[in-house]
Amino acid sequence: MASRTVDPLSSVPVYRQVAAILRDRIESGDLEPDRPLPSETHLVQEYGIARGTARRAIEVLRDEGLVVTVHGRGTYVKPR
Amino acid sequence: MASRTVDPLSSVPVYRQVAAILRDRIESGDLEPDRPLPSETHLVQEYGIARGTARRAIEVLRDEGLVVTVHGRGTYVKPR
DNA sequence: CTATATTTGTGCGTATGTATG
DNA sequence: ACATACATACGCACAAATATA
Repeated sequence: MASRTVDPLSSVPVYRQVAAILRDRIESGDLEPDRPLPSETHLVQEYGIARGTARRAIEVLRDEGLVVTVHGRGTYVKPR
Repeated sequence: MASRTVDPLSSVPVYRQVAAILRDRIESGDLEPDRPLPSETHLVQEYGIARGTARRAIEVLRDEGLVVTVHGRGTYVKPR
C-alpha cells in the first residue's frame, strides 16, 4: 500500500501536489467532514517537506473552501 | 560568574547553541544523572529564547541519548 | 476526591534568511 | 526579478500528564 508521495523534481509545485493529495482524501471520504486534517507537523514528516510548504498546501484547500483552520487547534474538513 | 549566553546572530542555530551549553553542563557534572534539566519555561527565561527553540535544544540531547523526557514531569539526565 | 500549579505535547500564526530554478 | 522550498525562530493557545495542597 504505497500511499501517494511527492516529486520535488516535478514542474508542479510541491505544495500543489500535497494539496491535490489532501483534496482527493477529502473527496474520497478518507478525511471526513468536521474531522481534522493531518497537522502541519504530520504533513512535514509524512511527505518530507518544509512546514511552510505544508502550510501553503493547506492554504490552497482553504481558498477552495474545502477546509477551515482554527488557530491553535487545527484545520478541519468543512461539512458538505 | 557570567553564565554562557546565546548569540542570535551566529551562524550556529540558537537551538544548537543551547544544546551545547546544556551538554557541557551535563558533562561537567553541573547537571547530575537522574536530576531534571531546567524546564522549558526556565530555559526561555534564562536565555531569552522561544519555547520552541528550547524544545529543539532538548530534542538534540534526547537524540544523542543524553537525556530522557517524561510528559508532565520534565527531562532528566540519563545515568551513565 | 477536587482543585490548582507545573511541565511537556501539540497546533497554528508570523517573520526572516538562504538557496535554487 | 520572481516563485518555490527549506530552515530557523519568534509568538499564542489549548490539551494531557504529573505532582501537590
